[in-house]
Amino acid sequence: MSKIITRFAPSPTGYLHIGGIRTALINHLIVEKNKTEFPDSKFFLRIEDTDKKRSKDEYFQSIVKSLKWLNIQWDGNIYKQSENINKHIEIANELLRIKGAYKCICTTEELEERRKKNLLKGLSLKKLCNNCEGDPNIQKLEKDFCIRIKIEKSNFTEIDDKIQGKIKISNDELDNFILLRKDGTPTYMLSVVVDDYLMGITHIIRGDDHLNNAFRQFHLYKNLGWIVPKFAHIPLMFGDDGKKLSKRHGSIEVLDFKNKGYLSEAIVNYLAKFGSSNDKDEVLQKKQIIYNFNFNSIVKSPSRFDYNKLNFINSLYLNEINDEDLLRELKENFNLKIKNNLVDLILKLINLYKKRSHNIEELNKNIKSFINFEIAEYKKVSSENEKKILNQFFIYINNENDWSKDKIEKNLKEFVNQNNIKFSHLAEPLRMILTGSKKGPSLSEIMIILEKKETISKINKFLI
RNA sequence: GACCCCUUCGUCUAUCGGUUAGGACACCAGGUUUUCAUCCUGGAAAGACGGGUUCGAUUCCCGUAGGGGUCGCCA
Repeated sequence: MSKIITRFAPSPTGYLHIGGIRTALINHLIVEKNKTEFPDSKFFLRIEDTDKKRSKDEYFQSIVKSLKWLNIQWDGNIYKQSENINKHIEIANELLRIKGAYKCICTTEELEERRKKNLLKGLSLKKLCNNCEGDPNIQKLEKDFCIRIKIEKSNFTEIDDKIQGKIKISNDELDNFILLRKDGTPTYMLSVVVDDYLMGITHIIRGDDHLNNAFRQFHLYKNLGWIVPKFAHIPLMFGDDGKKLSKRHGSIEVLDFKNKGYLSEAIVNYLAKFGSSNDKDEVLQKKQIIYNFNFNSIVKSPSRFDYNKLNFINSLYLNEINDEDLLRELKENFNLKIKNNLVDLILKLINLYKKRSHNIEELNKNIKSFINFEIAEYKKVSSENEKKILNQFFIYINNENDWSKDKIEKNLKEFVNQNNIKFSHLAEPLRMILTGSKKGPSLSEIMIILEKKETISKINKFLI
């Protein structure tokens, strides 16, 4: 082992989603782990912004913000692929010079034609340009050509992927992919390899969808006489229905999770466990996650995103956050507006409700429904029996001056016993008018928080 | 269609030829809380299919099926 240099290289053509950030996390973790032994290991962030039409600044911002939110810190400055285009072009020409590439004048239409023909005949759709390479006249051209890579035909290419294992394919499966377009701009395939080389990347860790590219890029390294880096292709993440992650699975963009009130640490924890057998423990500190990271524990098959599990993890973390921090979060990011005289009450509610909320959005909903509950509206739909019970309870509790937890509980119990009703017959309507929901914290806890005055007042509002 | 990858409870996974196939989430039941939740205890729940190899296969091999990825002068 020696130092490890990795990169996360998203293109800013869409918001960063949860599957993408998993890739970033893995890149980050392997480097963090390696840093303990080799401090000059690095994790770089490179933005692949060569497709100017589709690249947008807001997507770039989303990438940066997402990484920062999850505390996936990269080393050094952010690289932008577009800034290095001249170097890419230079390498393409160099490749031409050393006969690792050739000029091609096939038009898109011609290629499309051949592709169709081959498809009908059941032939390979690769290596559609067959004649240009051997044509001296074409190779002498000064303009109006694109540059394609030369790949030796009858042979095999083998890659020893850190996750996928050894994979061998026939070179017939490889096309003479384009390095430099007719307009002189470099393609992704060229830019990636050149940048990775220049940045000294030792491990290319990325999504499974790039596995096929690895074989092609392999030859670019070879033709240039560069050392081929190690590859690790991570299986893709699917939605809960086993289909490719998309909008219809709900929140899949990283920042959606932030907006819903999932916690950074919980997401990292979930992602670290996702599709891997790293650790038997469910709840992991970042230190443990780093320490335990291992390519071997990443499962080769794609796995599904599971909100149940995320919710479970997130509620554990949520419960650990102190009430003041949560209040600030609710006010700043969840549009919770409260009057100053209610701050103490809200803090107590947060304490009560954070235990039973999966995320901050849910906590917010609970608190808002508590505050905004319209007792008068509920009165319209409540049953006569509920009114009768609450009326009796009002009379029963109105003169009570001992508002301690023990006494409240004793009173609640005695009341139902005296009236010979089930506890839930009192609990549900009472909790409803006190909290705005039939389900929620225990009655005695709420009554203590509300104190006698507010408790009586709410019941009274319902009765009059 | 071609090439490559994958396939254990509903979901995420353990098992590196011999296990009552284990755990976690979710679910269900019981207990605690005369209340929702937590918590505790328990339960149901899996080797895609078919062939080999072997004393023995979830594990190794082959095939079939299913799923996924890739096949651009996009990245």
